[in-house]
Amino acid sequence: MAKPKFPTPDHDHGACLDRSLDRARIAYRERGARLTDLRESVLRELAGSHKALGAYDIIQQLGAQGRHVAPISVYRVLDSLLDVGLIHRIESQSAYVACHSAHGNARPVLFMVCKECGTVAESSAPELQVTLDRLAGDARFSPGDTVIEVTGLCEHCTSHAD
Amino acid sequence: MAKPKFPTPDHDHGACLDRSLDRARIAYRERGARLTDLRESVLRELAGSHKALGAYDIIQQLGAQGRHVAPISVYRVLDSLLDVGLIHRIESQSAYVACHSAHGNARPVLFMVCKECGTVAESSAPELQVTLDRLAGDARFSPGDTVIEVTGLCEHCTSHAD
DNA sequence: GCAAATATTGTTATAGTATTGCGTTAGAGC
DNA sequence: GCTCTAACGCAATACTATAACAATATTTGC
Repeated sequence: MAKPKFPTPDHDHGACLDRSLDRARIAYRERGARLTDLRESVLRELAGSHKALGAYDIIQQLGAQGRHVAPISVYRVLDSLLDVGLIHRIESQSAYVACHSAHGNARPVLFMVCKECGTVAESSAPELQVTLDRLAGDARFSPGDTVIEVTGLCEHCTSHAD
Repeated sequence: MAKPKFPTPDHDHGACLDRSLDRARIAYRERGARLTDLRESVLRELAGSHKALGAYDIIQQLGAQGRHVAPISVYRVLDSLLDVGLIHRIESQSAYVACHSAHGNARPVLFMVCKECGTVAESSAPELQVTLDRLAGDARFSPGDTVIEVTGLCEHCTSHAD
């Protein structure tokens, strides 16, 4: 498990994007599905940054590129990308972010969301699972999906001292 | 910190409701505000159960009682109740739940949400904070609010074996 | 190559969640 | 009572997400 990290200002998003698309091609092929134009376009919007974007942000950006897409189409693509594990949904923001961190099945996953710039850092945190399991056990609860999201300020936005 | 617990089927919701209203009266008085009719009505809907309700669920239930309230009014009341700490928002459900567990400022708070019956068990889990702080430190992230929500099945719904 | 089956996207409409702006009512303090 | 402010009413609208059905494109078996 790598340490969580916010991208530096001089970070090469292009490299992230390429890695993300490579993973996407492989992942879709593995499951006998296709990385279609639309899926790739949506993924590009997300993987080209480390920010969480709303579905309608994506629609708008695609529209700005001359590609008009209906909400339902984008949501279908987002569902597909979520299924494949290429993106995550940030519940507290009703937004979506590319998964840059090749955590296999390691769970739970923690998201740190900068409320200033929208950048998201991701980290698997298996050591949290022990406590979560104990608390679930105490409550005789059968746990399924876990959401862990922390909002705050990333190092760059902290130093800008708003 | 008490162990998290799902209410038993024979649980006395009336007692919970009374405690909740008592706390509400005190809390509002302390901050020089009022527990108005509307606020009390909304809180009753939430505190009368341990389920997460959507804003429009509440509107509908109040409507069924002959009290027609506009969405904005309910949202304002929900915001107020959130401010005072009498209810919580469950991000992953876009829903609201009464706070029955008088955790003072102990954080973070963990919610276990039964996806079958909607019941929510709440638990403060300070031991998670250590790990969260370490991860935030690794990322040079200044943490603010933390959301921890686990969906799954409560013991009653597990035994019903859907 | 062609037909059938499946996957993907398009189109239109609508459901569900939340907020803005402005005017009115109603307690609290004087 | 008068004034100040908290709280609410009302209408409109923004934002997030899905339903139902048609059309298109890709794969598979032949």
